[in-house]
Amino acid sequence: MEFKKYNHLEEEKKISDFWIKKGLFKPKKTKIKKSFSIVIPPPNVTGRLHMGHALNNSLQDVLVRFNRMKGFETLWQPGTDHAGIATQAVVEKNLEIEGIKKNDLGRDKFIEKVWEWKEKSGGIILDQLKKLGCSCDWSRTRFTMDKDLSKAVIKVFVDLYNNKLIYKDKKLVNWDTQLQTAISDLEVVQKEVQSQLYYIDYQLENSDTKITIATTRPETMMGDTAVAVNPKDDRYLNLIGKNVKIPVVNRTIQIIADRYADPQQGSGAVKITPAHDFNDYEVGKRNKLQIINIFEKDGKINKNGIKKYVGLDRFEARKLLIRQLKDEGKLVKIETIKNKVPYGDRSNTVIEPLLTEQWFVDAKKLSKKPMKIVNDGKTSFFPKNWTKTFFLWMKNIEPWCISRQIWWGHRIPAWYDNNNNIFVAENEGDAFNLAKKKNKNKKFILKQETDVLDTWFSSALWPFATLGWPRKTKELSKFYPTSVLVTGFDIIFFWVARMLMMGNYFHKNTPFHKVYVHALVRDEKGQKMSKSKGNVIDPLELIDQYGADSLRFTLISMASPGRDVKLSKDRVTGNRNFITKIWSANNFLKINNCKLIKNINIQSIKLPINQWIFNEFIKVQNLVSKNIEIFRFDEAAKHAYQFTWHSYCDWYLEFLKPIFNSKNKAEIKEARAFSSFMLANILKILHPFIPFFSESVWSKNNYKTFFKENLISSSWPNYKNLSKFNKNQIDINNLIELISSIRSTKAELKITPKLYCDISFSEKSKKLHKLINNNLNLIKQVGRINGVIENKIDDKNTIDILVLKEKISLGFSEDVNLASQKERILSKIESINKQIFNLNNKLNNKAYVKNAPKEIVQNDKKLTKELTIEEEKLRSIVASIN
RNA sequence: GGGUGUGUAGUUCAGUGGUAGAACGCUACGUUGACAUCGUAGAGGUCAUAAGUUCAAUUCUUAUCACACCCA
Repeated sequence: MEFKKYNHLEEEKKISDFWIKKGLFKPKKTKIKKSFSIVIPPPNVTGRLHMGHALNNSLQDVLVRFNRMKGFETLWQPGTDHAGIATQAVVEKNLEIEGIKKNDLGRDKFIEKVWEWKEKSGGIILDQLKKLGCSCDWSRTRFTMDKDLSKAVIKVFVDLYNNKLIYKDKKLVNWDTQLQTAISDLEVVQKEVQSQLYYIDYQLENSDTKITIATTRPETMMGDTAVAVNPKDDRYLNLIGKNVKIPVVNRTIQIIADRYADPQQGSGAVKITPAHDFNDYEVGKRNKLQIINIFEKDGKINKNGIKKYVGLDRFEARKLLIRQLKDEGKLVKIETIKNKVPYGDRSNTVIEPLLTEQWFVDAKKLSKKPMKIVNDGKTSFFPKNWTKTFFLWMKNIEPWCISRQIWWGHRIPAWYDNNNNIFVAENEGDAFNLAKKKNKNKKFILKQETDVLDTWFSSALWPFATLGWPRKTKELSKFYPTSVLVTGFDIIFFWVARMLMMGNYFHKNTPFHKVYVHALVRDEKGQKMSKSKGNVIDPLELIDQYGADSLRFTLISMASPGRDVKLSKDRVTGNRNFITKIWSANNFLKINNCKLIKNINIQSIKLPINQWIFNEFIKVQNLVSKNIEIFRFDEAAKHAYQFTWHSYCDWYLEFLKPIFNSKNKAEIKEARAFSSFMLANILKILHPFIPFFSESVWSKNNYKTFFKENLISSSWPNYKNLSKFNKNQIDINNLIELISSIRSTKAELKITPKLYCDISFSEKSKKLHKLINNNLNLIKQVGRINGVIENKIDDKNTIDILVLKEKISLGFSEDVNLASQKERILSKIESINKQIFNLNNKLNNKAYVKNAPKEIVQNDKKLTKELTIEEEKLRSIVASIN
């Protein structure tokens, strides 16, 4: 019979539509009345599915599907975030193509355009997640700019402000000159680059003495307000308090003593530019220095700079300044060094520290409770070493700059009156009332703050804002705190820590009990995937080519804790083959008329092979459950794979063939029903990993009529081991060993597997004798044996083999070269000898016998005995060859 | 500079205080009515290096080396 191939493209689409149409991803009230919930790490609306998403969401889907089948009322809350800077950039770019400029449109019109874009293209990544098989409750999809969520954001802002946890301050912040907005320190990446270190002479006033300072940023000389030396540096003690002239700039500044100057670095003297360096800013504060800002917001020199440089870009100014220093003989030397330069993670331009007024969250205060929560184990990290990383950051946390000078985002709910008094309120009306009080009877005009909030500010509220907070919703009481958060380590600070801050501030409960941190997906050589390297593997391409199930299974089975996933197409191919294997096993069942029948009674199963597969299945069912529960997705997938392919397909189905070929109707009936029953259970344990395929086969086989449910809603298998099956379980294992031995003997003797042989008994082998006679038909077919001859025939074509430590003989009808076997046995003897030797050494060691646990010593003694007998028997076999 | 992680078969990775495992790859044989996207059999490892703890170390401790990442 010819079978159709499994068509993943067709089936995945069909199954996906079916699940969604039937609402099977929605939480369903269950008997056990417990719930399980996960909030998705919201992807950017501008995002497109990459491997990181694929891994992250495959793992979440495993947990969600597993727990749903376990009977928990399960919610996987989906959604996207508005990605302020990225989205604004995309829309701006699109408008530019049409020849429209953002500023010409104005704020409100521009925001309208962004919404238009969002409605059109903002859902792409969610559709891609559907393709991956994610069983989120899509009817609950949220967006960080939704009305509900915006309300939550405003409320949080106002509450924190009123409790002095949000404040406005003039501070040095990380300024992106291209995007023209402040960014938080987390959004700055320090890049190691080659730089020039310029040594420049500063001339002392009224003296011939010069002091040489070194800098990588000579243009900031225009903002210098001091030169610092270390108070312990003997070289400069007499210069402290003296004045120097900044070359070219020709402004006079003082030499001060400050511990920041490192005598070991360069000349030991350092120029201080408080407006343009975080360290210098601190020095400036300590020494009450003047602060001179020389940059415009776009990084061009402002009127505080040298006249002829005003309006020039900072890097252009640097070039010209160096030329001038050289001309004036002030440039001592130039060194090429490696140093770290701050870049904006969005714009990839050099970040400037700039003195501006911004809004800050007092992260230090908010960090206290999360640290306690994690310390007490109310939220715990897996793998647990991430706890350390978490604490390291939390302990050294800095104020979080939350204001952004862009348009797309949550506009800060603060209003200013004519005198710049600040009124923070949930709406303009409230702000007006506050202002009225403050201004008594005077007239005033209110203007709203133009800044918007950092996108992560709203993401920090995700676990409760998506469930309806600040309203008291059913969902909130049922699904908050969420069960587990699945995320990559790269956003522990950005997101996880901040959710813990907000969650623990606004609720009695922490936002999630567990945080599972997974690794990065890299290419097969372990390189980070990046567009510039051209080594990006597109998950959607793989899904098209191999199916979502193959991709998922690959990612999941490679997700070992603490290790990056090195993805290669070969892996995906291998797992696609696994799916094909199950497909063809299913075809085998069809050929043999295997169907599920009602009233299957496991207790009354009689066939040893059925008893065997049942007890083997229980082992796997438990292993898969346990490993998913402890986040060992790799191990869970491995056990499921191993069992399905090697236990079920390789041995079980092979052992069924003699039964199907027989005329024993009762046995055939049982085999048909039970093989289907086992396949259904295999589909169950594989469902979290390969949901489409498993559901597809489930439906094609009409398993719903037996289990009363679609696979996705069926119950996770929880069978108990039947000890009355144990005897047959051992027997089957022994048969497997016997058949394997016969096969390998044939292979080693270079006998074609086609050739059947006879079994005879060369010693009193009780165990084997019984086993063989009881399963003669099976051994004949699976082991390719003619039959059993009770007494050993002495023949030059008869060879003895050792199975289960007993000797039997295989007799062939053709001439075979037994000599080839002799060498093999001899080498086997040698290795046994070595083992015996080592064991004897151990057992002769009195300290060992005294100190080692009794069982270990006993076991060694037993092993020695067994090995000795085995060796003897092997020697007798060797002796008989010739 | 500080921190974290990793180093086990050709490759990617599990694992364990007492006989070292899988997948893929490789080799040989094989189309026997589920499956060549396959089957059967097989080869392949001083568990990075060194010292220590221990009756016993691939596993625990320390140091070293290599690689990766994070923070400054």
